Amino acid sequence: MNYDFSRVEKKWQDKWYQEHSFKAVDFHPTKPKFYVLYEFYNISGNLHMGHLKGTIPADALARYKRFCGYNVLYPIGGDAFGLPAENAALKTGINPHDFVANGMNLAMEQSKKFGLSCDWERTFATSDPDYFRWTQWIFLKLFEAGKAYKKKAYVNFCPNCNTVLSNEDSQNGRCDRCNGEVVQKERWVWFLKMQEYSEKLLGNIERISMPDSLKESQRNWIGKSEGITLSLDIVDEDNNKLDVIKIFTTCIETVYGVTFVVLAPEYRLVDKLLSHIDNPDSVAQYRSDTSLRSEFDRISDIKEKTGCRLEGLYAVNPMNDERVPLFIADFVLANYGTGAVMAVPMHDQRDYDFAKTFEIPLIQVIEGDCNNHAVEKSEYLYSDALMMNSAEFTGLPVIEAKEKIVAKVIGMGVATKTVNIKMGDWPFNRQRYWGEPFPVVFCEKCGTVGLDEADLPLLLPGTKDFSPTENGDGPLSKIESFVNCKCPKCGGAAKRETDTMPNWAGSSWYWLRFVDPHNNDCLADIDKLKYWGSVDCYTGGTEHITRHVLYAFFWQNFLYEIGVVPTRDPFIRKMGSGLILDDEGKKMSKSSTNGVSPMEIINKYGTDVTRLHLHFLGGYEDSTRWTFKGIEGITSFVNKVWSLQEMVNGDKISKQHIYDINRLIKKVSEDIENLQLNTAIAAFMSFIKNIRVDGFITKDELRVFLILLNPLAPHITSEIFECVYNSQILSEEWPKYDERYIVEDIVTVALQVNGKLSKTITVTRGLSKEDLISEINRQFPNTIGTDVKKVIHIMDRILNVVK
RNA sequence: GGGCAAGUGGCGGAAUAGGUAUACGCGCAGCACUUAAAAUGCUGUGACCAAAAGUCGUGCGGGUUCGAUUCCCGCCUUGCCCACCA
Repeated sequence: MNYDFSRVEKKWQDKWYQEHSFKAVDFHPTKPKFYVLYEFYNISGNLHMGHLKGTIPADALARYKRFCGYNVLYPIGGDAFGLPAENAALKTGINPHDFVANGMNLAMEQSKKFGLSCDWERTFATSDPDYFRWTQWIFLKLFEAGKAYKKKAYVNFCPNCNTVLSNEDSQNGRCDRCNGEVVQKERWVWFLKMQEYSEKLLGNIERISMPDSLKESQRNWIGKSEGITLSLDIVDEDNNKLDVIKIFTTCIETVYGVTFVVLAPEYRLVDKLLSHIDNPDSVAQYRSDTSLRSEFDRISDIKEKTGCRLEGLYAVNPMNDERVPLFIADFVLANYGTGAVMAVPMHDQRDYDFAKTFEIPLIQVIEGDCNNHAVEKSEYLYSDALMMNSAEFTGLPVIEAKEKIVAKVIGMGVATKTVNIKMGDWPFNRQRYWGEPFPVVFCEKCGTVGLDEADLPLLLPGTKDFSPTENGDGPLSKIESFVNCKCPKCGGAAKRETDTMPNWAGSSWYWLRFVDPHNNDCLADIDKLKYWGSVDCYTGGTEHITRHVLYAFFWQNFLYEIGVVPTRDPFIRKMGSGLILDDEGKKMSKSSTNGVSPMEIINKYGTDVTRLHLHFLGGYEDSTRWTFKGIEGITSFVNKVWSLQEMVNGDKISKQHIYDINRLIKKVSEDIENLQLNTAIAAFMSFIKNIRVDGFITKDELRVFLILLNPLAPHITSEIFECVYNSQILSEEWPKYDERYIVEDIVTVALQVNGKLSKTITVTRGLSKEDLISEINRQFPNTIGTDVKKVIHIMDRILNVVK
């Protein structure tokens, strides 16, 4: 008889839910804690394959740890603010509240059908007022601490939709919604002072166990680079000094090759010196052109450098008092470094391209082949190239010259050593409806004022109009009753902020709330936070992971500093789940048509088979191509597991059985710890094969087998356990293995000649080199021979004869 | 352009403090059970060769080593992330 999944799986899912089988107990008196977290669902409708691939290994780990005696916290929730709900509202008019309520119900319903062992009583969505009240509270604290500020900045703007877009919404310079061109527009933007946390974030990266690739991309995102800030005088045609500018460079060794200086178009000094510039009209024109220029143009025309000379002005190279022309150009970014660069066309490809366009002279200062291109840092820095055209440094090796030039510029008082951080402050507002309203008002008398904590949460007002205004303000700005309010400080008339927080806000602290989700007095009780501590294992997809984790570090550090959480590290171990791909190796996503629905597969094959098959397809961190190929093998395995009940037989027990079961315990334990579930399943298959050859399994062995398999296939194992032992598998303990029984008495040793396999020989374990050789000579008389130069012996593995 | 990861049978994938490459599964072939098929079970299955023996085999080219999928150097390809970052 085969395993009837439709009867069995529903029964156990209902039972687990009704009996709160996986409730996490705060302050458990005896058990140590273990916190497993799968990143919460982005609520948009049905769950997809990526969710299943990401969450079932976390579930396996949670179930395993419970057997091992841990008090496990394994919660799930919904990231519910943001685009899916807002877009649905714009498209179909459905109210975002309803959209999210439906989405959450669906997600939780389907999670139960995945067989997840979550503590369902801790579930929430980020758009629940009970939750976002504390998101607003955190913002308020950031604001009070001076770490949230508003300033004018350029943002991506779609003139077609009148909407400000995030970088993700404007891939390749195209608007996500209408596919129109995106331009740059200046707006007031809320920023969080994330840059000043760079060193702390780098500390988190050091301490937390994460894949190297993730650590590296986080370090790149922060972009710490060490260099020199150099001051240059700005002079007019008659060498009158008008001002000083600062440039940042990591290549001070090329300073004698400077032939021009470039400022970002937005550089403020330009306004100040406008009266000294001979071509103010062209300058103004260029500045207005670049602001309208789409991001796509800027990126796609990397070779085509544009710019505008500031005629009549020069920068002076302090090393040799040479004066060089001054430009503004949009390849220089206003928000990196000082917004100004010294240009060395022979040693920087961008400067080279620019110099060619504007016919600026080139000076080579470091040896190297420079036929039609620049000799860049990557080519010369670790070579033996010598300096040239560089005054007293000419002829020195680059590394040595660099040190001496640094010493010289610092000695001259025109430069300082500088650490530069690429990561800017975090732009923190969106012109959308479906997000957390900012808990601040603008008062003519008092300026920007935070709400009283007691007035949180500040709820979203009801509306049916979710579109932005003509000038790109968010939908909230149209709701008079929301906008007009009283200043909490002076009681006078004030206006509310009408932007809302970004999607990232709610996801930057949610693991803290799972610890104490219903607390009305604070974001989470400090003692509960101390008890549950950092997340022991945080799993999730790799999409947006770099920034999500950095934002998480940032908030956790801040909350630590104001004393509301006990540690700077939100996680102990972070793992990234690989992508789920379709048959052609393309990413499976909800938006495209190649998606396979997990519920479809579960309905057809059952949850346990689906889980096992997905585990078996590949490792947790590898991308997995979804295929039905091979699912028959898993189905057949599951049916063999089911029929083990009929093979239970008394107490006959062999040495081989003891070896097999002990080895299985070891293998499965290690594999679950490392989330290497494909090889665990292979071990189960081999074990069951041996059992079937013998034709029986003892009751004790079956008990062990079922407990080991339960984290991967929870339903079938629970059912068999109940049938055979008339008790509940969940109250069992994880079996222990004994190293002594894993050692085999008989080993197969490879006999190699000159490193190539010649024969294998089966001998007793622990045979010495001499005994092994005489055994070989007995069994295979002519193999070793007499012309032997050397014999290499690795006990119980290899005997290599070198001739 | 930069960073990171990965390239192993017909397919998904095992095996790396260097030590019998291809575990486990799919597929395929043969056999058994069937009137037959399905299901199930057993056997075989890297390539070349009728077979044995042998040779070749972990993206390509070198190197270190008694021995390299694993370590080093140089390429190629694919995927992901970032990208005019000075």
